[in-house]
Amino acid sequence: MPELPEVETVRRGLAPVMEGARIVRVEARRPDLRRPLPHDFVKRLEGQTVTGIGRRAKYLTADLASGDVLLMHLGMSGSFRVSHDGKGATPGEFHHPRPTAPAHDHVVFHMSSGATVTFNDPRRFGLMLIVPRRELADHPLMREVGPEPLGNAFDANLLAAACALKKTSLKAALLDQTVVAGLGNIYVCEALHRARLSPKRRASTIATRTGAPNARAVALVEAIKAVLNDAIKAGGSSLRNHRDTDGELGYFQHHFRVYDREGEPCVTPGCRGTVKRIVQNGRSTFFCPTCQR
DNA sequence: CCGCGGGCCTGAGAGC
DNA sequence: TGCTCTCAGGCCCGCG
Repeated sequence: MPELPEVETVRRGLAPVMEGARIVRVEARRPDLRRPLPHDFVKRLEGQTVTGIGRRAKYLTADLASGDVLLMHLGMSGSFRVSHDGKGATPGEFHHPRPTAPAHDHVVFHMSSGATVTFNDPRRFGLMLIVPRRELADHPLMREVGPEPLGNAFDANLLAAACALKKTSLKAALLDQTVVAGLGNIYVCEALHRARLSPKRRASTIATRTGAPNARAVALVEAIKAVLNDAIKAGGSSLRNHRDTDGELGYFQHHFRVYDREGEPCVTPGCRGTVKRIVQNGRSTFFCPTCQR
């Protein structure tokens, strides 16, 4: 489910309750996620202080005092729930866990702060693993990941260079995590619409023969950054709601301009077009054929 | 290198 | 109401 903005929102929700706190106890209720939890998962986490919560692409990272990093991915349906004393983490429950936990609560972290952080993932496409900090960048899951779209290094030069060699559609190129990290089906559709570029266009057409960026590349980078920042802002506002109460982290409502709006009028000012749905690489693409060229 | 199909899983929604 | 079918925001593999 989650793309970069959702994962970043989750990071911001977890940081206040996990950073600086110690993991007192871990429940690995359902170890068979996308890949099985490591055999020493609980042992390597219990007693560890979390020194920081980070994000790389769609991955969350929890830095541990031991030098390990807990690497987490939400897959399609993963979310975190944070609860404080009194809900889900009462002293009584600490010693006698509810026999009937909510469905799909696969991993539970009991923090020294009194907070309980629960990972819920119905489809179990999510994943958790533990990697020594110094091996993280070279880990197979991280090694090929491209630039962070909100980082300063990500600009039209970089995107054009990455797309210049590609023979795919622009849509497929943006979904390719080695080209740019963290975009998924929704935000690719949204960014292309903002940039008024057709998802069917060849990726290499945002670069000149020499691989230098053209005006399309500039517009696209601008659109990507804008749509992600807007979405993070919307997620951030939804975060405020669960400061004091229980919070669901992993999904927030956001208004999309084209995604899932098939047949509805295009919202581009002055455009009289209608949003269309097509299938590219087996996935839905929503775009306006009138203003996206 | 590329697109495609299939697979991993469960749940929501549409249609009958 | 309940059944069946399709589809879903991610990612990986093997095939041609």
